[in-house]
Amino acid sequence: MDTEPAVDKMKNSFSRKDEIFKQATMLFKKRGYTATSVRDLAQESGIEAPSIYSHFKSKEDILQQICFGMAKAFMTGLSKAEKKKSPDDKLKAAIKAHIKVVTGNSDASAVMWNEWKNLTEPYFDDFKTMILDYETRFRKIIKKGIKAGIFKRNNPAMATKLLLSSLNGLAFWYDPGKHQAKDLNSTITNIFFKGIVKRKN
Amino acid sequence: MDTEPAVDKMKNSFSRKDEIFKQATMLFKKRGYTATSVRDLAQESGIEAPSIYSHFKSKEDILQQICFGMAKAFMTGLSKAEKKKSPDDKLKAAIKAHIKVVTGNSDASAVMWNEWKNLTEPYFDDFKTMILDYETRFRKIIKKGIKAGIFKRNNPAMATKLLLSSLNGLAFWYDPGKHQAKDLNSTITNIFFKGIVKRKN
DNA sequence: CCTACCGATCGGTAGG
DNA sequence: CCTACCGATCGGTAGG
Repeated sequence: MDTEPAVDKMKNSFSRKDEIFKQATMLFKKRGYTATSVRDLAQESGIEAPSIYSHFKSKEDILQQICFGMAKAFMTGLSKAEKKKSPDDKLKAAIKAHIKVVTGNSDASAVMWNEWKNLTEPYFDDFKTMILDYETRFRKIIKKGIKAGIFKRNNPAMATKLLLSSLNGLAFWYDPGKHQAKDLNSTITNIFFKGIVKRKN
Repeated sequence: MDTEPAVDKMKNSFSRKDEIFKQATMLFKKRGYTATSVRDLAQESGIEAPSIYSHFKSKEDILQQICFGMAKAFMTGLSKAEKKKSPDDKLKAAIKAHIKVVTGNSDASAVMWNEWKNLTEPYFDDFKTMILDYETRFRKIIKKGIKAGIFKRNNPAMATKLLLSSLNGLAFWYDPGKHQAKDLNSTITNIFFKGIVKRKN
């Protein structure tokens, strides 16, 4: 029997796909991509395993959507930040944008970071190119800041790695019920910009 | 025929186990623990799959040795650092010790960090307890530094997470042919203690 | 350290 | 979205 209106079927179909995607993101984070089976995804979504393939082409398809979806969000945020004038304003805006993406999708951020190595070609290379570009653009901001005399002469490559490690680590400890995005932003920016040691006056 | 002296057999036996352990560490880092099969380990070690079980009780046994071996090294380093008097000297020493362990075993550090979630009970809980203790002790140093008026009044929990994320990220980008442990130590300590922004005089 | 082998589970397909 | 099913591969054991 099929008494549901077409509009409800569409809505159900969308929410079912979203449900699978959400459960997959959570399971990939908790257990890892390889350790999560298609049967696990099905069980958490309340359907049988083969039904997953009505919504996604393959298990990797889901991982691809998580990884490239997040990468795109990070890229968009960085592009806006780069429009600021001074290197320090650019970096502040880039940090803020990055934090916004991570806190808005902490499970997906963690999965992207931990599981992108499971992507097969050509997705693996495409993704790698994107995150290398992201890092290069952060480094470029820091380099310009050094040249402008605003930032200290630290090794820009190391400074970039340290910053991005901290920012990405956020995905693993951020708790929406415990942390405010605003506090995170000010604390991270303050520590990275000015350090934790009190100045002697 | 068995013409080798006993001492050579022993030596070969030891180096074979070490070889498996080394290859496992590299493969677990590159592909992940779950995505690496016992047959993969055997192939890279130049033996057949069932022979792995002459040296290790199970695949997880190898992961356990990686995780707990590294955790012990981190713990030992921190205990020594805690003997310093002032909070800033303690933190400097703790950072230095952590960097030393990571740079000395970057593959194993990365595996520990990314794969410990694959440990089964009771190892999972034991390990979790250890790293929570490690973090708590770092946080305690920072808290004491704030109380002593040496460190700024940042959120100690956040400051600790930021520092440890940076330090653990090291395992993924450290390159022995490219970075000097000494430079890493001074750059990381400088940035975390004093920030990247130049002081205006 | 090897050959031979096992039950369980994997991602995915056929057909409705 | 389901039932029925498949070939491949998994971690691991028996026995030498």
